[in-house]
Amino acid sequence: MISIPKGTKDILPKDVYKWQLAEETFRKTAEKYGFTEIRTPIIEHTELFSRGIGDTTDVVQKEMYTFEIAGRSLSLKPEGTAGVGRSFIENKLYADGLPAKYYYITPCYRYEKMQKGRQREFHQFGIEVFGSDKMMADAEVILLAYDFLTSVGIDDAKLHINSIGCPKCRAEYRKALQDFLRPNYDRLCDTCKSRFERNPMRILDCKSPECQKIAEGAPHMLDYLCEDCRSAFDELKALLDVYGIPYEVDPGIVRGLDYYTKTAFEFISDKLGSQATVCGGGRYDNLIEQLGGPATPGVGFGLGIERLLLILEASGKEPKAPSVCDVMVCGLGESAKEAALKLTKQMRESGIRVIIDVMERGLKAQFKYADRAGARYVVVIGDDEMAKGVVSLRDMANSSQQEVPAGEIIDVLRRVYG
RNA sequence: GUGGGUGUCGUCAAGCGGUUAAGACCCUGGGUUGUGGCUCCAGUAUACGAGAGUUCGAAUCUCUCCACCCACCCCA
Repeated sequence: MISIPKGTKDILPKDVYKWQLAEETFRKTAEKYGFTEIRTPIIEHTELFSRGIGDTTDVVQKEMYTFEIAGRSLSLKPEGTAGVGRSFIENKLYADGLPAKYYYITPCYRYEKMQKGRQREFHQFGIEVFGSDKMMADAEVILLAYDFLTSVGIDDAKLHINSIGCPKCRAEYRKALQDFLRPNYDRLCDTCKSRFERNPMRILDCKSPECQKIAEGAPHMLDYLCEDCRSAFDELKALLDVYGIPYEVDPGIVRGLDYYTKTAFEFISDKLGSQATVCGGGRYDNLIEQLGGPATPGVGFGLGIERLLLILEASGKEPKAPSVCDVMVCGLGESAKEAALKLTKQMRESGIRVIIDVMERGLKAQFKYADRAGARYVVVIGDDEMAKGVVSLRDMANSSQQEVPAGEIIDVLRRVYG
């Protein structure tokens, strides 16, 4: 037997309606805010990600699906923003007027070890706004995420926000933090030692008691923000208050992708095990320039669809499955078969969802089939009906049955479904 | 890459050295040679993750491997 590759999942018919519903809600929400969809390839030149995301990041260093073909190095997208940024530049979308507001739905690929809420192929809803360096844009992006989560039934995801500064103040903070930690460098755990150069901010939320102790009283990013970043963060908080979105300032939010600046935010759920973030985003004022485009600020988020569905399931908020049909036609006997087939075709032409038993089973089995499929009505055509020129119409919900002249059945049903 | 856990029919799940390897659900058929959901009856299995070993005898003990899950790391 050939099995599915590790870290991927089939989305089975019994679950697919949840995806469709989530997608529909996301599209509607994004369009409410004036966003339009953009679709970019799953494969991009590897260089796009190493330059955009940063070649020191874990994602780029060890998690990308990279392959060589015809002498070019290509990679499966590990996240959505870089591709959209590339397209923005390549198609000169900035010439269409700013801000540019896009949404997308895409699979992403990261070669990671599986665990709850983490797969190698996963799916994201995403939003990007290019062109505005104002906090109104950040607030709108966060509002959209909040709106969407609420619409889909998630009301207990907590918004955490932070500012990770701009390259200027971040460098200064980094230095201050390293200076603070350096005397105790030898006592840090091994992972923190490796973080020391690469991402010292991570040391602050290390779980090792020893590291926590060392980190006590460490300087705070928020205290090192430059004037510009400081006032921007204050403004963002004020705007969130205007929108009435509750949030918590969480200095522990750090971004693993290099392109982030200033605003960093996450929606966190306690229903996801250790992968608590369902939606993560922030501002990336240097990405477009770094990719070779005109200096253009940006802000956006990625929202994990699998995680979203996990939360819905864990909180009993899953939408219920829709029925797969409205009506089932049962033909009994050879003489009625043709009439049943014709009627089925006509009903479908009227826009009614109708099934007919293509296994030619007995009547009892056909009713079972109708019941399972969620058909509200069953239309029976047999010898009795043929002789009388009628069909039997059974309402499965209340077990009532009546005879309807054969010529009128379409109209009767169309009144309900057409 | 480093830990921990789990593997018995399509699914859930008993069994813990000797059983025809329970049971339930699902599925199929029947009780009404033309009527579902409830009920009753019947039917269906090359199911003990794989391979070695111990033993008169292994789903049950040992070893190795594999798969899946969870945690670290990182992130959606």
